[in-house]
Amino acid sequence: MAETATETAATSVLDSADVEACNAPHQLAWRTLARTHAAVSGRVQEALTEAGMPPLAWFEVLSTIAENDSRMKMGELAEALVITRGGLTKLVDRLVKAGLLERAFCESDRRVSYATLLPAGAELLGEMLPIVSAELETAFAANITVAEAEQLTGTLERVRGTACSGG
Amino acid sequence: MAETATETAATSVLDSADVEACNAPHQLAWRTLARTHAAVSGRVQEALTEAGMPPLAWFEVLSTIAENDSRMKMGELAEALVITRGGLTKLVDRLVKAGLLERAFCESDRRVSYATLLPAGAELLGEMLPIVSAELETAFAANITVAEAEQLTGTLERVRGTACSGG
DNA sequence: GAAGATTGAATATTCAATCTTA
DNA sequence: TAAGATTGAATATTCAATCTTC
Repeated sequence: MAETATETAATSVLDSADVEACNAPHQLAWRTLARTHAAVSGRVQEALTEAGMPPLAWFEVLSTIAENDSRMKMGELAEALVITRGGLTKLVDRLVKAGLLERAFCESDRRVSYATLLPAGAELLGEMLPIVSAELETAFAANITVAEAEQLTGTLERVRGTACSGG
Repeated sequence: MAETATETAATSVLDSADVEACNAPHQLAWRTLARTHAAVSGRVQEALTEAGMPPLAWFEVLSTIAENDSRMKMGELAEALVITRGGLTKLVDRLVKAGLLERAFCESDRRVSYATLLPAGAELLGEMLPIVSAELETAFAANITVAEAEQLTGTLERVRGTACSGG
C-alpha cells in the first residue's frame, strides 16, 4: 500500500513469490547461520582483544595446524580454513614474522611448502585456547545441550558437503 | 614429551586438557559453523560473480532493507547485518553511488540517517534473489529437510542470543 | 556530556598475474 | 602444460578520532 505517497522510494518492492523465497525455511536458516557466525565471532574476537591476544584468525591457524601433527601443506591449510591461497600466504607470513610458525619445503615435491608450528606458537595457542573456549562455552553450553550441539554439527556438515564438493 | 626429537618443531603441543577442550562438542560445533558459513558464502558469491552480479554483501543490504519497509536507520541496519557502524557507512556509500539506495534524514532527530531502497535497488534485488535462492536450495534443500532447517534456525538463534546480549 | 553517524589511517582480503617445479 | 605457492594492485574492513545533534 501507500503507493499514492510521493515520498516512498520503493514500497512493495518484492512480489509475492520473492517474499515467499525470502522467508523459506532454508533462506531463514542461512540468514540465521550467517548472523550467528558473525555475532559469535565478534564476541570471541572481543574477548581475545581484551586479553591482549592476537586475532581469532591466528587462533584458527594455530589450532588447525596443531591438530594436524603441527605441520600442514599450505594448500591443505587454505582448504581447511576456507580461505584463498593468496590470503593464506599473507596470513602465514604474519605468523612467521611473529615467530609462531616456520615454513618448510617438501623434499619429494619442491612445489609444496609446509607451515610448521614452532614452540612459541604452541605456547601462544595454549594461552588463547582457554579464552576462546570460555567464550564458546558461554555462547553454546549455556544455551544448547551437548546432544543439540552434536546434532547441529551433523546438520551443518551435510550442508557444507554440497557447498564444497558440489556432489 | 618428545623433547628428544631434533626435527620435530612442536609435537604434542597440547596437553590432554587442551585436546579435550578442542574436541568438545561445542568447540566442534563452532568450527563446523564457521567453516560451513565460509563454504556456503563462497558458493553463493561465486554464483553471483558468474552471473555478473554484485557481491553477496550488497544482497544482504538490499534484502534486509526490503524486509523492513524499504527504509532502515543506519544503526539498526548495522546491527542487523552484524557489522561495525563505520563499515556500514562505507558499504552504503557504494550502494548509493550505484544508484541503489538513497540516504534520508530523520525529521524528529537530525542525528539519525536512514538508508532507503530505490527502485533500481529493488530491481537488482529481484535479479539477485533467484540466484542466491537457487544456490541455497542446492546447499540446504538437497541435504536437510524443512524440519531440520527449522530446528537449525532455532538452535542457532539460541546460540546467537547470548553472543549478542550477554544475558 | 552522550548518541548517532561519518571520516581517515591502518590492516586484511581478494583477484589476477607471476614464478617455480613436476 | 599443469600444480602449488607467492606477489602486487585493488578492494574491503576495522579502529580511533571527529563532527553534528540531542
